[in-house]
Amino acid sequence: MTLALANRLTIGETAARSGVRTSALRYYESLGLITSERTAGDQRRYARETLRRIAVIRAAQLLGLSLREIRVALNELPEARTPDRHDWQQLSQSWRGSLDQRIADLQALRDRLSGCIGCGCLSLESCALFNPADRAAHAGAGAQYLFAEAPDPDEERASLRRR
Amino acid sequence: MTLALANRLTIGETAARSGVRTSALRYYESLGLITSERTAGDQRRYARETLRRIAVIRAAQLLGLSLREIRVALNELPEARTPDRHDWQQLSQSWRGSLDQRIADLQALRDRLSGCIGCGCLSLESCALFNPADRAAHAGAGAQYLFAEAPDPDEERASLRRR
DNA sequence: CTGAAACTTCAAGTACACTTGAAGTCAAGC
DNA sequence: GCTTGACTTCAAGTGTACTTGAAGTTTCAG
Repeated sequence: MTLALANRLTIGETAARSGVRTSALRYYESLGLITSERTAGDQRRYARETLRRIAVIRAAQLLGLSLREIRVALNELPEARTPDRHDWQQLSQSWRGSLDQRIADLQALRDRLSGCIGCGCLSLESCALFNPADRAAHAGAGAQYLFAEAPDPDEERASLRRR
Repeated sequence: MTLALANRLTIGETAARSGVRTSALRYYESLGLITSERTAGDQRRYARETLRRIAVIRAAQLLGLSLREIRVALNELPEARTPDRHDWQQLSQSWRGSLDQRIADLQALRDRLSGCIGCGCLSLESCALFNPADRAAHAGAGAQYLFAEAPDPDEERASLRRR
């Protein structure tokens, strides 16, 4: 594996260094998440900086963001110039919020789970998990009524979920 | 919406009370995640207990488990009898572990992100994120080299990812 | 008993994030 | 200058988790 023009990486080199397969890199490029220059023979050459961009993409995926959402976020980076430290900081700071939120959600779920372990909620309505207010979980319907029966004896129309 | 035989819920009632669409309930049933009895006219009737089961399924999805994994976990519940409190406790306890793990992973990611905000790692190798040991992230390739360049000047074969 | 809402099955469609394969072109070490 | 590995495009396939639609049946309030 030879280095192409200094600071220009082939797709194979980029894949090896980022841990992302070439097919995925082409896919990301087709979605506009990354860009490349082309050689005379139409082969891709990535700037070294693209490695950072790919790392950010993978990190954001770990946060649960879709590629579409990630693209939107990346598009807020200045297009005219190479993003500098401040730009990346803004990006990571904005994701920090949703990360905190997800952590809080999971901790709440964990606490409900833990609470349930001792509460005998199998058949009673005193269980903390019985709380209908919990239904505003972040992803779709979420874990409403975890380990509990339905909240309202009857007529319960369950607002239509929306993804 | 009328109640069928006491303690037997129609698919519509079950959907309303669980917040899961009827199509999803049929899908879950096709995968063996839930079961139903049938009326003379071949309509499904779910036991009330199924509501708990559905809640557990949604909670487990929130934990990031696939339906396949959830089915495996649910299959460890006793089939002969209605699962009792102890059974559910075991299940929730086993998931508690992976929940803790996920929270820890996300917190680590958040901390790396936070650390990066102030470190100027855009071009240097002193950044905490530069640590190749980070590569053992939990989902696939993960956020290796977050905000950092590649670790080894050359030859870096990046073990093939496996989902 | 009737009519409308709720149910049935089955096939196909959707969205996401990629991967695979075919058929052909490019780059570079010898 | 040739051969081989890396690259190119494009279409189709994969797996997960459902949803949608068509065509027909059941249930139950009135």
